Amino acid sequence: MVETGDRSHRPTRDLIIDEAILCFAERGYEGTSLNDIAAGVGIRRPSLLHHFPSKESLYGSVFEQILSDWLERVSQAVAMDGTGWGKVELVLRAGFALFEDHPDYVRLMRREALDGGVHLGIDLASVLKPIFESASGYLERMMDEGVLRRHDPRHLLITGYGAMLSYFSDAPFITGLLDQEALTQSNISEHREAVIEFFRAALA
Amino acid sequence: MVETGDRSHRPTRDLIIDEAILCFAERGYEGTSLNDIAAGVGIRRPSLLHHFPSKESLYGSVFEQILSDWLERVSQAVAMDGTGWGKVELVLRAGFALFEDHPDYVRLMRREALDGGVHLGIDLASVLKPIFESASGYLERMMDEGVLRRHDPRHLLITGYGAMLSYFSDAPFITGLLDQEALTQSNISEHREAVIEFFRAALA
DNA sequence: GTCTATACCGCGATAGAC
DNA sequence: GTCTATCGCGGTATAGAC
Repeated sequence: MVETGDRSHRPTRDLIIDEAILCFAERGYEGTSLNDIAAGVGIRRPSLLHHFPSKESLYGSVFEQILSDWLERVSQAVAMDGTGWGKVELVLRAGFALFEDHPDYVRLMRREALDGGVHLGIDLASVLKPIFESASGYLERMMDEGVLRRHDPRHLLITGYGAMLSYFSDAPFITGLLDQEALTQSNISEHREAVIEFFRAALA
Repeated sequence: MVETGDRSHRPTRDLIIDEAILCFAERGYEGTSLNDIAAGVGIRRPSLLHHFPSKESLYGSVFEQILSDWLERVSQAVAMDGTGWGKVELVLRAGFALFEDHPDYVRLMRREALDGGVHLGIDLASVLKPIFESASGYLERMMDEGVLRRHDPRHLLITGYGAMLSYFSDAPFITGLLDQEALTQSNISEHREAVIEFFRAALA
């Protein structure tokens, strides 16, 4: 059996996944050793391999966890009320909120996009494609109705995805450019409003 | 001595750097072994270490090479004629041309931004900061003059940087999203025009 | 300048005791 | 579920022959 529900210590398997997310996001797949992860949890490497048969399987479980969190938030955001620019703004804000809560997710996704899914059994693009297509279709309808200014919806989505993710994924670099910590609440907020204002100017 | 200038085979040192750029861009610092690079050049690992004392020093030389190429192109682009939106468009097009010529540079830079410069002696942000500040100052003047629409110039630059780099750095992922090879000349061109049109709508 | 040979270390993974 | 011990592999780096 699992927990009796008494105290705050979660199952070891979950602790391993949490620590793995941190390590993989910080140093990448190749840069992370199972020793690093095990040490973060406070166990030895063989004990970790009792819960996950291999490094690859742990990496896969990490992405299962992240994608399920991610898709839940996305479907919430898509289900919100609104039309035209108002809805686009809601989705942008929901995206920023998700990234602000989990900057490590963003770095992991970016690393995976860079690597092209070499370490992962699944193909990230094929998982996210339905969302991409449905968002593209929505934008297209809004543009047809004249509610949003005309752009190529697919390239618009890719542009927006790049603009939003980069601030979080490249946070160490951007901290250096701005001369102040990128991931403070106030700086994230400042960037969020700037991006939204920029998109509003182009779309509304 | 070096070459007598007879044939097309460049110095071994340069061949090593070229191959290292390919490998580091494709698989990252940790994911690349000196064996991989040496094999690509057609020599053995110890022979490679005759030219560069360590993996880190080779990595550093790779970035020296890239940054000097990069800065040369940037200064050319900045020196071009034009004012207001016309100049911004020229710089955007110069950026796309550079990235199209060297998609590997983009992936390397992105990896380095993600890692936060752990493997590099120099700080990437501090090298690029003067450019960032001067571009920011230029945009601000244009906005003051009413030639460009008002936005926060620094966040605008970060947004643009993210939007432009991501298409190239995440090419494997975007290929999956679009269901067609991202880095063909025609697809790059399509994305370039979409991004420029989007920025024009927001700025001009 | 390139090679072979080798030293040394950390990695992922397995076996078996507790 | 966690541990110690061990294996085999591949990594960076060095020494010395050609």
